[in-house]
Amino acid sequence: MLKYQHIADELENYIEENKLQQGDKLPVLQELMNQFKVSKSTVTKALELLENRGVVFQVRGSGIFVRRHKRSGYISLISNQGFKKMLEEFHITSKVIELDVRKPTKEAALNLNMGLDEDVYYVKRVRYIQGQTLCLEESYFNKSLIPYLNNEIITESIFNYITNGLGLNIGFGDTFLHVDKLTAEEAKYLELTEGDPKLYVESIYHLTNGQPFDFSKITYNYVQSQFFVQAVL
Amino acid sequence: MLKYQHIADELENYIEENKLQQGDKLPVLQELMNQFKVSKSTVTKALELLENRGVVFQVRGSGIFVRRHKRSGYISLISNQGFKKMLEEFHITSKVIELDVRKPTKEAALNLNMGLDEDVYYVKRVRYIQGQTLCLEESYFNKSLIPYLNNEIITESIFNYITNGLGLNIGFGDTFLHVDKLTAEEAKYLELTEGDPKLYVESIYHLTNGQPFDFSKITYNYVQSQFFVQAVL
DNA sequence: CATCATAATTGTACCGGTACAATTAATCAA
DNA sequence: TTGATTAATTGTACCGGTACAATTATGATG
Repeated sequence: MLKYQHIADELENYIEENKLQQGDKLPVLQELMNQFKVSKSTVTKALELLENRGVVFQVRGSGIFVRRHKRSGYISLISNQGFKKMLEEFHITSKVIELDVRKPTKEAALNLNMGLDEDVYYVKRVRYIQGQTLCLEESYFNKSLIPYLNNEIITESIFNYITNGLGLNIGFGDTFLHVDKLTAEEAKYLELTEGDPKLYVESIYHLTNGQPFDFSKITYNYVQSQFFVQAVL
Repeated sequence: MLKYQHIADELENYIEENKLQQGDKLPVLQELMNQFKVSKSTVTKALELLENRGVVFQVRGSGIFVRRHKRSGYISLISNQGFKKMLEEFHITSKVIELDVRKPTKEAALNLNMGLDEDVYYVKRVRYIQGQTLCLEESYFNKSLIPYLNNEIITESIFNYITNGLGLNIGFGDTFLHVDKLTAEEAKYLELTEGDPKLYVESIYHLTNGQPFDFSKITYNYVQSQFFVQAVL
């Protein structure tokens, strides 16, 4: 684990464990340098990361302060870390409806940058939060990059498997979303009524070398889902 | 203007003007250093910024590549820069419905971290995109920070006025969103039907010193609005 | 001509430093 | 006590450097 990532995680835990509130001050840069025995630039990099995650903000001449608005129950649209924490914090379970190897749709092939004759793993599942349906999720994984998947891996954490099991490096993701009305089929899965609102999210995740490996389409139950993002100004 | 910001903007323009496609390679770090006559860390910082904006991705040992999926018409949820570009690129106009000084609601006071007896500027307006209604927007500005507003400033760019006119430094924003059904009143403004889907977005913008100055609630017309965000992994 | 080892390229982590801007604390005058 | 001035604190921009990991190019080998 990289030093600056480790420091960022430590600080985030520190904030959480000590239940620091918005505006509370963290130790100054110099002190953090001493504490972690690293150079200034390493601490700075850790703090930049926390700024992008929306955890702290820094004020020149004043200090480092806690941000975290802590509207609990909100799902972070920008960090997969956040999603993983959600899974733990709340009772999010999932049921796999379909799992097989197949040829990609034109749309999937385009987004995964692969040929129509190549193979993908197709996964369709429903996620539940505290007994209620949270979302309906369809994913396409490039099989030449993710050669094997099974029910257990999916139920645990696919991203964790890709990183630790396969030794691949996940780099970045593009997420597109819009609002629409539920189709009859979607409504059935989400236990809602046709025409009800939905949040539809498409995500394309890439390895650090830029190769897309996962194209996912998620339809959220509007009753159960609240999101947040950080504005970069 | 800071060097690294300038370099980031230059590179973004370069990509746009030369119509570089996804995967196209940019000059290597060393070359950018020579070209802009700055140190490595400055170029690196500029590239980090572009990575967070979702414009490029970097591959160790290989180079710097263009990302930009360019699904045109999508509004960036994370960068106000992006919103400003939208205003220019498309024909986004707005009509001010209300503009006055008043006391904040409890909700606004809480989010703006101010007393119920202090003053806010309240702005209610509808935005149009290519003739269609895009959204209904209610904003509260802390009057002790933004002492004066008028119709012209609002129609132009408030953020630009705050930065250049008032000399304040905008730092960061928190954005919360969920999906719901339109109320009768909202439907009237958006020229839709009660019960139709809406994307509801709350944003709180802060100065660099952490003080919130703007609390805005936006209700989007689901037909006209598509969004994207970058996942930070 | 394919394969494998090796070298060159290229970005990232991390160090340590100077200058400076914004804030806060200390000092002093009225 | 107040208000202005000065000094100390604290984070940010920018420089230049070393080491290294991942990729790509090279060249030797069969």
